[in-house]
Amino acid sequence: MEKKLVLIDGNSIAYRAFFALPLLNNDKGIHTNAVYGFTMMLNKILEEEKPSHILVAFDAGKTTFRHATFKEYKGGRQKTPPELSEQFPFIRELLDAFGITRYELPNYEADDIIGTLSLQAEQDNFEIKVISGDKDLTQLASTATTVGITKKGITDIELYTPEHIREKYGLAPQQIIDMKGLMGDASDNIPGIPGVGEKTALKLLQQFNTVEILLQSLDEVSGKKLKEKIEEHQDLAVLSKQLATITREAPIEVTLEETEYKGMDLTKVVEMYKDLGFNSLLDKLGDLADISEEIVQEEIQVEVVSEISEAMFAEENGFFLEILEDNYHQAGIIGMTISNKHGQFYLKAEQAEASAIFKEWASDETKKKAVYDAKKTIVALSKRGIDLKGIDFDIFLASYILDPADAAEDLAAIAKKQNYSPLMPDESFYGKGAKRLIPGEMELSEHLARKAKALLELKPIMIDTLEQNEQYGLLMDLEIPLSIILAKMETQGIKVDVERLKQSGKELAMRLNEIEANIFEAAGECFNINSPKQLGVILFEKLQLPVYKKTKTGYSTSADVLERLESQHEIVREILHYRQLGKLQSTYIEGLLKVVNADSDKVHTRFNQALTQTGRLSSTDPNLQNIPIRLEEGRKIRQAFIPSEKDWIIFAADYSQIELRVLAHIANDEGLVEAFRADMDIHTKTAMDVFHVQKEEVTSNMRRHAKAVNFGIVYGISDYGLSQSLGISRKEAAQFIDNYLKSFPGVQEYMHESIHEAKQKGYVSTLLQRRRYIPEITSRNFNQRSFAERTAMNTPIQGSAADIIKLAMINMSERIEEENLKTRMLLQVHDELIFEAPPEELEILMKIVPEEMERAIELNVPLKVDYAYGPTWFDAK
DNA sequence: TCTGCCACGC
DNA sequence: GACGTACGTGGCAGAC
Repeated sequence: MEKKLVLIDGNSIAYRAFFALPLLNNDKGIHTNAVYGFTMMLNKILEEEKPSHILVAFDAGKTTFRHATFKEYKGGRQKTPPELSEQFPFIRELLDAFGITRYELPNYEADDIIGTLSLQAEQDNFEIKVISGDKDLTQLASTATTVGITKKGITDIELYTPEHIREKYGLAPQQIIDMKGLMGDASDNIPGIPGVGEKTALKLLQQFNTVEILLQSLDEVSGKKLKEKIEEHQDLAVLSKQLATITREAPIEVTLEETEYKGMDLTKVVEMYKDLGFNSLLDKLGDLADISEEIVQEEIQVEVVSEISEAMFAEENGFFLEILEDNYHQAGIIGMTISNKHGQFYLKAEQAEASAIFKEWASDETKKKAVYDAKKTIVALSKRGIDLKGIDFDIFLASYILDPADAAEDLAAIAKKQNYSPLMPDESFYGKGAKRLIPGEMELSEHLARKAKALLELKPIMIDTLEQNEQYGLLMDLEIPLSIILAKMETQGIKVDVERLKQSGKELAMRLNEIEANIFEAAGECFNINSPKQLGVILFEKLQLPVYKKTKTGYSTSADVLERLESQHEIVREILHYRQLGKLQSTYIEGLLKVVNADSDKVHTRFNQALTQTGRLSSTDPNLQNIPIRLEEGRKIRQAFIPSEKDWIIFAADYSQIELRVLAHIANDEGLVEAFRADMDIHTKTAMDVFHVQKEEVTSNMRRHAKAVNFGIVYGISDYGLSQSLGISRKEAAQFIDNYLKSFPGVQEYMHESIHEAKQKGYVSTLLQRRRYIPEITSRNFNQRSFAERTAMNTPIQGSAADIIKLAMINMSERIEEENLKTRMLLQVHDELIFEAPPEELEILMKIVPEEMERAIELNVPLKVDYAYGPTWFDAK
């Protein structure tokens, strides 16, 4: 077997990790960011390098042999922050658990240990990889030794081979030392020759190769000043070179044999991860080694029901329904369990379906059920003719409301978070992916019984927290009622004109063929246009178009780049067109056809009610919230969405500027409030204020800019984002935002308050008490903090708007019942509601839909709703 | 099976 | 001074 030694500069990596990551805490208040980063890096190295031998070297103590020659060595360095020092013991412990040899040697630095071992290993025919954050180490590069230096972050590593060093600096690895000798190194307080920087040092070394040769050939140095400087500071150059030189003969006591890597002690690593709160790493470990933590579950009694009887039911029940497939619309029910004061009961869907007693209980509003995912439960049962009522709690939604960041995958994770007795995660119980297996009835009934029991028992615990947070109403009066409405919408589905889609598909295919032919001709060869990699080669290598932007894997071929290239080559236009049509074809024609129910010609999306961080819904299988509208070509897709009954119409109503109205209200900004009260065009108004002009003087370009700024405010984009969308410089964009905030001082103040609130409470809230926690608000990492600040400003706006339309949906649904309408609500697309209705109800809809939407909540500005209708979704514009 | 790129909506 | 910058879903390519 190939021998491969990895040598890691422990101090350097720990420092890097510490400064690259925000100051994470575990639940015991210990800082863990450096340990976390270190662990990430270790995992990556072990995975990618698969070393046979590995060692982590640390610096020992403050003074080294270098201080003997130069006592100011590394002087002036900032003291290690205590938040970092306290993490070193954990790093050491972690290395022990990983089974990785670590070593430190008094009087020597980690560099010297690495230099010495790498030399020994080279002589022993090892392949060697050195990992550090310190470029000094690159002097060790050789044919056998590659030096990896961390770039931004910690897991991103730049590899220095002798070739790479030559390319980058024009030097051989050993000359790195000479360079340091000449230019010094401020971070280590190595002096170098005063006045000699990187440029001069490189130039000198090109000519003289080493410091020694340079000093012997001083006469040949061009430039009188430079020559004098070098002459004067000869000794400094020699000293500096000496200081920068890594010794390869440190008196180390560790042998190569001792660095052999024999694998980690899993139990210890799991234990450490748990202590440190590294849950994501724990999960990874679980997948990897299939040793998900030992779960000691409580004993549970469960009756596998042979005959359904009244004795199984009570007033208060936990009711769990298991479906394993993602798409619950036509998936099978694995089993159901009920938990109450009489015990736990397991039954099959077929039993429930055939039982009048069960149906009676299910539809009895007074028999309370605590469930996990009400919508899914209702949909699944309604397919089988069972009408579920009396849902008085939903653990899934409750968990989302308590913290939307818990993308609650399963009940076990929620139970854990609530300190409830442990449950087996579904992934461990059933297995995942291709290995998924439903166990026998004995095991299955117990697993499901535990879940039902957990529902019953978690309910009071979570209600408690919800009440403390003043969020109980949000769950009971908003999310749970909405869940029932969404269940209806999903089950109802939307009719699709399949023939029309297929016809469009055929036409598109022909046009795509033509465009493809044009592209191949212009390119002079065939290639896969859908491959950014291949496309990049054609555009930027073969056709030599200028490269404006790169991605980390190659050339960027995104639309904004292509648009800039459009005038330079005819092929670009064709490619853009190809992309546009290709998207329609693959996503909206083929994609949609794939999910149409063949019996009914309907699509049944699923709204995810517990996913987004702002409180919005999302939609999948198919996603009906991103059907094209902006470009006419794509908008035609909407012609395929039709009413499910003959002669009915599609009725669509949308809020006008709901987010900006919400902002006007929350910020209580005088100008903004007045503008909405006067029903002004808000973008024009913004342009007037930002550019200090009269209404008549607002040009279309001013309005466009104002609109983009408003857009930015609503979505919390950065000055960079704004500059991209307007095609202006970042500075100008920042200036725009600044002008905007000066024009709307109320908004300015609101922005400050939001950030302040996030810092103080750790979260921000919407009008209806929805929360979003933003721990990064205190990050020392500029990006993370800026992002957190924008989140703090934007979430109450977007989230409150989401609250409002959810309220409107509930009100509208009630109103439809009250008015005894046949009208059906079909979709919600963030700020609009889409219905299908019989023509005779059109008149009343034009009255009540805007009415219910506009009065969903009372703000200090009016809400405004526009509506439209027609025979297809396309026509409802 | 996973990741990156790209593109659609709000 | 560089960092990499609303939120979602889905399709395709390419590496494993």
